[in-house]
Amino acid sequence: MPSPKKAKLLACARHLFETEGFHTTGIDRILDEAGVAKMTLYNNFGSKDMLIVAVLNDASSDMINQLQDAIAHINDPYEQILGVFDALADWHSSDKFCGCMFQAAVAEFPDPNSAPAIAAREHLLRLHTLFQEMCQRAELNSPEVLGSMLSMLASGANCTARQIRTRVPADQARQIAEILLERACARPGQATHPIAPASRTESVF
Amino acid sequence: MPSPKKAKLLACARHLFETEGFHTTGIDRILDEAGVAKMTLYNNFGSKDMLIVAVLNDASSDMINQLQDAIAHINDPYEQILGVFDALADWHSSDKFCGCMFQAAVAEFPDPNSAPAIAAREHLLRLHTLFQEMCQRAELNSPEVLGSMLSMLASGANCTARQIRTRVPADQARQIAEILLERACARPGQATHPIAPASRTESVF
DNA sequence: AGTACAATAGACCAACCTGTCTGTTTATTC
DNA sequence: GAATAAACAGACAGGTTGGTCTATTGTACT
Repeated sequence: MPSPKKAKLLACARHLFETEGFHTTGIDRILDEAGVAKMTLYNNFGSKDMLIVAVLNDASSDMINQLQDAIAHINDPYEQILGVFDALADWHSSDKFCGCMFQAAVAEFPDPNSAPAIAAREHLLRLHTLFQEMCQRAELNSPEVLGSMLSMLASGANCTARQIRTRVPADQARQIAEILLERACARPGQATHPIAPASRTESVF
Repeated sequence: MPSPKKAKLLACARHLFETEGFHTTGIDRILDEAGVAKMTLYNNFGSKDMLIVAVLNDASSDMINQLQDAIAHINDPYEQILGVFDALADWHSSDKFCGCMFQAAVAEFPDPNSAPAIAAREHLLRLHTLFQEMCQRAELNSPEVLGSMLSMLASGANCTARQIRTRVPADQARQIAEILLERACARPGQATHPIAPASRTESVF
């Protein structure tokens, strides 16, 4: 039974932090936007930093859920990986997108021991393992390395998309991912992926 | 004839902004560190924002110069591109590295019209065109697209390296770049790059 | 009706911020 | 030695910050 005030506070804080940054949005801005008294904030969250942590955790589970929903209908684990980049492209081109909040958090909180920095790192780690697990399910070679590469690709796409808010970065990341996946299952001694090259779009090169 | 005080101010500000962020470091911190009076800051730079812009521009030309120095001794334009990722790896593993300041700037200044945000974007654009020019010199296919992909890779490596400060992200980015380059010059009708596959390290896949 | 709890508004605090102003010292140049 | 300019220390202003405290209001349960 989450208090409705608490939920509204969380939603407003999240929106403001996303669009205007963590340090530049003051407590009072959030309070005004949410139509909530200052004490309910401090009773529910304790401090601004803990509110930020709550927002990050909330956004993290949201994002992971959305990603998993987006690929839930895909059976082929190989295609699931590419589906993640499609979901990223959708996100980047939606008008509510204004950059990855977790990248912003690690930039705004350089002290790696600060609570917001820790929360943001945890999310990025979650994404990282998500990619690695998908690579394992797809029975690809070197799933750890491949997972790292894919999550790095996603970071790069997020980073670039903050500037040019189109599908382009994520689409290009998808193309690169496709090439990597192709390589990771075309090893001598291992059969090519059942429905592999045929259904794939051709690289620009 | 740059005033020595101005130079020291710039250097100290840059160091503090890099390690502690733009919003969290106050004017007085910089003044103390540089051993300089407040008025010399405002006489030389006008405002904190303009100081930030000066720092970003200073760091940008430094970084571009270092990159070009790092690849100056390389004749093969194909290898030059890979050399950029080697330089990135060196940077990321040096103990002074604490994340890409330009990525931090675009995160800390969400308003795209703010002077610091503009300065940071200009740097990222400079890197982007640098990659594209190298692709053109290497006479690779689709140099624009390839250049975008490479700069996105570099962004991803920068982003990931902020968390784990090792060569690993840049090395992985280099491996991916190698694969892309290989594809971009192995087109029917065009000869494979003269010293291509032999001298390259083998992919993990 | 009465009690307990949640949320309210708003005053208040100390610390910090960027930026300005003043008067003094230092160094350079004529 | 006089004059010009740069740099100095430090007080000061005006505003904002995160956070605390109090006293009041509304609401639900028994």
